[in-house]
Amino acid sequence: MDNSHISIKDIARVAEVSHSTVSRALHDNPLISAATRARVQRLAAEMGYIPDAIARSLQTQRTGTIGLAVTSIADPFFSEIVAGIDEVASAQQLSVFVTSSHNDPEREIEVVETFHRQRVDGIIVAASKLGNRYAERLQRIRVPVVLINNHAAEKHDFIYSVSVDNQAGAKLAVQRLLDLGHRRIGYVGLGHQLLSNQHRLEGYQEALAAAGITSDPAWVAVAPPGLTGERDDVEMGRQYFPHVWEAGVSALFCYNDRVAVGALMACHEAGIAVPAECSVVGFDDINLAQYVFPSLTTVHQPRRKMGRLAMQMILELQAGEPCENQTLLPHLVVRESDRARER
Amino acid sequence: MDNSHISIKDIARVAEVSHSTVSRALHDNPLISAATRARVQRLAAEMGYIPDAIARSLQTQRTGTIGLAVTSIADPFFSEIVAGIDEVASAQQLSVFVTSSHNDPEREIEVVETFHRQRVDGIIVAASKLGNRYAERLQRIRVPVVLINNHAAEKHDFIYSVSVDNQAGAKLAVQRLLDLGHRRIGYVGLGHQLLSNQHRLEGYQEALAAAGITSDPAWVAVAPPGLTGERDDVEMGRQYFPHVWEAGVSALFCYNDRVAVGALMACHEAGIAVPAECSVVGFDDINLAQYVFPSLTTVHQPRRKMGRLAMQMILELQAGEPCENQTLLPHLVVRESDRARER
DNA sequence: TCTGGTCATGCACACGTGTGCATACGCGCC
DNA sequence: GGCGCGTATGCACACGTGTGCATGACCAGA
Repeated sequence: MDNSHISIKDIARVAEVSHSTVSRALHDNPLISAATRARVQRLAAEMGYIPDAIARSLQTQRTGTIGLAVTSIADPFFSEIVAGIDEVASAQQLSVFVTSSHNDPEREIEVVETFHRQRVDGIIVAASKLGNRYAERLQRIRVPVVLINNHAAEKHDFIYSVSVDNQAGAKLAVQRLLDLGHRRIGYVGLGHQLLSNQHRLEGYQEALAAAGITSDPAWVAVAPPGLTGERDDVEMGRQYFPHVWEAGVSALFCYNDRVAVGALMACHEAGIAVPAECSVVGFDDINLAQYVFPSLTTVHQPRRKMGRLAMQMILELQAGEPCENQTLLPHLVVRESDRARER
Repeated sequence: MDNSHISIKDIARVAEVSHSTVSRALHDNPLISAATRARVQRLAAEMGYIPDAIARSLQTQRTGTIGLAVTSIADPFFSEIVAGIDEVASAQQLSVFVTSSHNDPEREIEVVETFHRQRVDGIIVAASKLGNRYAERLQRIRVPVVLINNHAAEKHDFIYSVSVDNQAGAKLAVQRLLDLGHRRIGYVGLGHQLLSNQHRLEGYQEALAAAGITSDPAWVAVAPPGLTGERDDVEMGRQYFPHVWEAGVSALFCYNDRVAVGALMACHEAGIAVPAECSVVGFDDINLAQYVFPSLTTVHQPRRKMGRLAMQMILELQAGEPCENQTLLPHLVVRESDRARER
């Protein structure tokens, strides 16, 4: 039938009116008489008219698109966040460009530039090491920017953020172990520069201090920086667990669930029973946590909610409404990997 | 400095040339003298010019965007595919719209219409129940379409696909168990209408038949249709494992890894040792498979590769090159959940 | 019949970029 | 000096949609 996309001009020709009339009729503009409005709308439906978002964007200077940059698409941690964002974006008829930056600063700059070229109406960046290196570039786009679990030290007044309170989460985990009667509680962390690492360690230390326990440095193992990725995290937990175990801990708090899973594997290999001989608590509550054996007690991050919230903040900012940074409180999910200290 | 985006007109004003000259200079058009070309390019860089992809798209009728629909973004199975697509798309300077359809036909139509509105240059659909209901709509967009692991029965000549050979994969799994000496081998499947379910069951049956084993219907449990999702799959495996176990099997092949994990949980609860008393083999090789206990022997689907391949097919189709449907052969990953039959 | 007013529609331009065609300039040659 | 030619540039239009303003039609009231 139609060998290409049909435009309002095509409709105008058939309806024997001008394209302006068609445009107005399709927008229910009251200037147009009810009769022609109905006729045009019927014709548009019959001809299978689908508006050209490109042309509309050029005119209205709004694209109805959002740019979403994430360190790794394949990481299940982020995909929950993406799902949350997609959820509210779809409900608002917004399209989302998703791409991953691989934690590579150069790539991150490319991504931002691509978003700029595409004239997105908003940008969400999840867990990048975003520094002030290209804050200026972001500012140039003059578009709402929301960071999720931003780990950069510097804050800029035109950039908003949604994050989880890592310190409070760590305290929750350690407090749980204290409540179970544990006194010698270890921590296995990662060595990267992310603030989350630092905050969780601080939460661990403060919770111990608040309980009147002087923490032994030998209880804490932090892997050297450099490595990153799913496999690496698990491997780190596996490798560094023995260090703290030899220091005589009866319970362990890990930077994240993957490190905890690594610790569980190390326990299994060494014949240490979990939770009978050693309790293990993780952080994040990734899906994996409920399927490993024993299933992992962990601090739940409301990832989907964070995604939704970030997207909602973009909408508010677009509407010119005032907006505040959000810090969410995580909660504890108790499963099978922790138990009261015996005797 | 600049309170808005700067255009080639702005550059033209400063350089005291026409916007056409700027446009040509930036494209290294030989019509422009070397002197002005250099001057314009320097100016563009200084002023921080970033071309407007929207305006360019309107003119060139190419957007440089791809629409990607996936049943569930949060599902780690798909996120690997998305990562593969993103990998080659980014390398080609293409932007990808990602959205999820939740296996809802109505939502799928919305998604396709949105892609049409955005005038994407290609569409990739991962694992939808895509029927001929909107094949016509797809055709109207007149854009390359590639389906990944398409489970719909009908094929259309203008729609291409990348998929894994489910039957061959199932045979691989069952053959492995046969090689280990097992004779009574069960299957736990799902009840949805997807072809993959049917094909894996057929592969299972054919492998048994080829080994001269008359399969007992009691060895096969297929959950009723209706449910879907990550949790449900695991729950199905957990619930239906006892059925086949009571039929006296010594080994089990599962529709996918999640079902297999459910079976592992059921074994653990019932005190059945894996793999000593019962071998379990899954399908997909999701990340979870390597972290459960015991780690799962399974059929690996090259998900990232499938994503890359699909995107490359889009590129070839855009270039007008001929293109063939791809069927990939999966391979077996042996871990700890299977063992030779005792005695 | 003329005037003033309301209502429906079209004209023309805008958004930012790309491009066919005309044009202006410079230069060499007869 | 005029002609022809090649080179560099600008004009004008196109892409599809939205919108301010002018215009035309129609009608009521004086």
